Parts: sequence; structure tokens; C-alpha cells
Amino acid sequence: MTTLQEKSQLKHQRILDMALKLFTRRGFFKTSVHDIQRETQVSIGSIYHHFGNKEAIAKALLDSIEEQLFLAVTEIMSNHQSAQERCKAIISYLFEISEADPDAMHYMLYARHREFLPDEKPVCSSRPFSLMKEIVATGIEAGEIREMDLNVAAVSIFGGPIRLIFLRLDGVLEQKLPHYLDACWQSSWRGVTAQPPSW
Amino acid sequence: MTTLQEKSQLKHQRILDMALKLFTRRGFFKTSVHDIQRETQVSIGSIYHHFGNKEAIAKALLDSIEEQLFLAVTEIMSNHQSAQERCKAIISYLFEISEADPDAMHYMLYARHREFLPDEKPVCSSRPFSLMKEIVATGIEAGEIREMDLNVAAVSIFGGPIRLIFLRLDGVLEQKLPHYLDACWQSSWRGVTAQPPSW
DNA sequence: GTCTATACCTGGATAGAC
DNA sequence: GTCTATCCAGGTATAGAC
Repeated sequence: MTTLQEKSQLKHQRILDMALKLFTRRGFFKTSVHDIQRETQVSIGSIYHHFGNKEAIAKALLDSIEEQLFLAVTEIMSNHQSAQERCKAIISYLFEISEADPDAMHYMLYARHREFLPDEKPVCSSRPFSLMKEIVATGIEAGEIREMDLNVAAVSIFGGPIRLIFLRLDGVLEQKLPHYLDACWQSSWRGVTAQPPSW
Repeated sequence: MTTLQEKSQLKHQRILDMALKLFTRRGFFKTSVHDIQRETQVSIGSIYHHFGNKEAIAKALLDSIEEQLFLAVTEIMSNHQSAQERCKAIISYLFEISEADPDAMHYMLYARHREFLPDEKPVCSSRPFSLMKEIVATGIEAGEIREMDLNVAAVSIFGGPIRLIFLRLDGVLEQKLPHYLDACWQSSWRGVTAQPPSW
């Protein structure tokens, strides 16, 4: 019988879900643990029993979201070989997940984690983003992407799409992100691809 | 004799300067008005006399930085005609100012203002960024930039460079931003420019 | 593991003298 | 306009019963 354990697990998850919602809407500093208590109906004592302190909730949230993204990227890497296919698949995935779970995306991209998680690396150095950089690196080695600084290549490919996600999260775009995928991708890729001799 | 007024003005500025420094390093919520008092040696009473409340300091800071950027962009517009020249000049300016005054850039780009300034529009809708979008729009009308959604075009041009600024502010780049200008610009512009018929 | 009650303190803001 | 002293709300975290 693990019913009790399961109930505890469920509570754990309920706390995380509500924290994500509140953190993205009001921000980390504007949401108190009392707020989480009120909305989840889980007592303050339990919350502290599960997480220890407020920062730890934020950290657990971040870890979980980054892990999810990391897994998605590794899966994409095993399903596609060229940098071109991989990068496009990643952008497509980011667009879809931004629509399906905007809070998670918002939290990862938009929150300044370093303000309340001082020991955290910047997003761009997190595991999934490092993977994306690796993909670009091998694309350069393979001659798919023209010779250029790695960081410049990475921002040239992903900078536009990420910016577009911000616009969407800020409510500026009318259409859903996948609607813009092809146009956006065309610009990104055309910018970094090896130049045809005639041009 | 305006010596007293001038002393007051100076104090005003000292508060703003220190607030910018503290807000960008520790974040808005982690810096107390007492911190500002301690570092500037201006009393709490004076600080509140000048600004009314803590948010107003943040707002004044934001307004001043956005105004500065707005003026720079308008100047660039009067000095250059084509979208190509204008956009490149803007990116070049952003790169330079990021090196010269990283705190200001950091504050404008990286802070989540809506978290502590709930009535503030998102950065992307601020006056200078709206101007940049207009430039892109006229570039499309003129046929300089190929036919595509305006938002997509804008993020394709500026998304990469802005991402690169983030990397620099996060200490990821070794070289100063202007060092990457040409490579970065080439990718951005090539991505959105009208396609040659042979390709 | 879960709860209630509470300790403790930080920090925004004001009062009122100068 | 500037200052010091102070107020007090709200928030993190803990104690201790169940």
C-alpha cells in the first residue's frame, strides 16, 4: 500500500503547479508562501516540510522544466542527423510547448532566476541550451553552417525564434507560434547557411 | 543663484545612479530603500521626498533609459535612409552602449519591469522598439526586405543581436560586442533580404 | 506527514523637527 | 529640502500538537 505516499506526492505536485502559476503571473517576490497555501489548500507546515524554503520551490520548478526540455532535445537529436533538421525541430518544439504550457516557458525564459536563485547559471548556460549550442557547433564543422563564431551562429539561429516566443508570451502576436514557424525558420537558416557561390 | 537647486538635482541624480547599480546587481526586490540610503548617503526622507516611493525610482530610471535610446534611434533615422543602413546603425549603437553602460542596458533588457511596474508595457512595445519596428515596416514596403509578417521580420533582424547582448551581459562572450558586429549583421540581414532569383 | 499558531524581522513609508 | 526616529504591515520560517 502506497496510498499515503501517493497522496504526499500529489500534494508535492499540487504545490509545484500552483507555484508555477503564481510565480509567472505575479512574480516570485510578489507571491508569498501564504498565497500558495491559500490557493492549494496545503498548509504552510506541509509546504515547508516538502521544500524547506521558498527558493527551493523555485529551484525545483526550474530543474523540472529544464529537464523536460533537455529530454526533448536529446530525443530530437536521435531522430534527426543534420544541424538543419535538428535546429528546425527544436524551434518547432519550442513553439509548440510555448502554446501548450506557456507558464513553463515563461518561467524558464522570462524569469530572472538569478535574482532569487543567486547560484543558478544564466538560462543560456543551462543543459538544454548547451546542447543546442553543440548542435550548431557540429553543423559548422560539417560545413552546413558557414564558418563563423559559435556564439554568433547560435544567436543567429535561435535568437529570432526566441524573441518571437517573448512576443507571444507578452500577448503581442495574434496567431499561434507554429503559424510563423516556416517564415521564421527561413530567415534564421538563410542567415547562417553556407553562401552559394553565385551570390 | 541656483546652487541649492543644483545640489538637489545632484542628489536626485546620485539616487538614480546608485539605484540603477543596485537594481541591476541585486535586483529590484533585493535592494531596499535603506540600501540606497546607505550607499548614497542621502537620507530616507530625501529619497521619498524626491520620488514618493520605491517603484517611482524604478520608473524614472526606465523612462530615462528608454528616452535616451529613443533619441538615438531618431537621430539614426535622420542620418540614414535605407532600412539596411538604419538597422545596422541601430545594432551598432546597441552594441556600443551595452559596453559603455552595461547597467542601463541590463536594466532595460533583462529586468522584468512588469513584475514591479505592473502598468508598464513590455519592453518590446516601448517607444524605441516601436520605432525599430516602423523602420522594418517601411523596409518591407520598399522591397528591401522580402514580403513577410512584420513581427517575424523584426525578430529576424534584431533577435540575434539582442540575444548576443544578453550573452555579453551574462559574461559568456570574451570579446566586446562590436567585435561581432559584422558577422552578426551579415546573418541577420541575409536572412530577411529579398532573395536573388538564382537561389 | 500534516496542521495551527506564533515568533521574529525586514523593509516600505510617515511624522515632524530643523 | 533634508534629516532622524519610528511605525507597522506583511512575510519567512519554526514550534510543537496530532
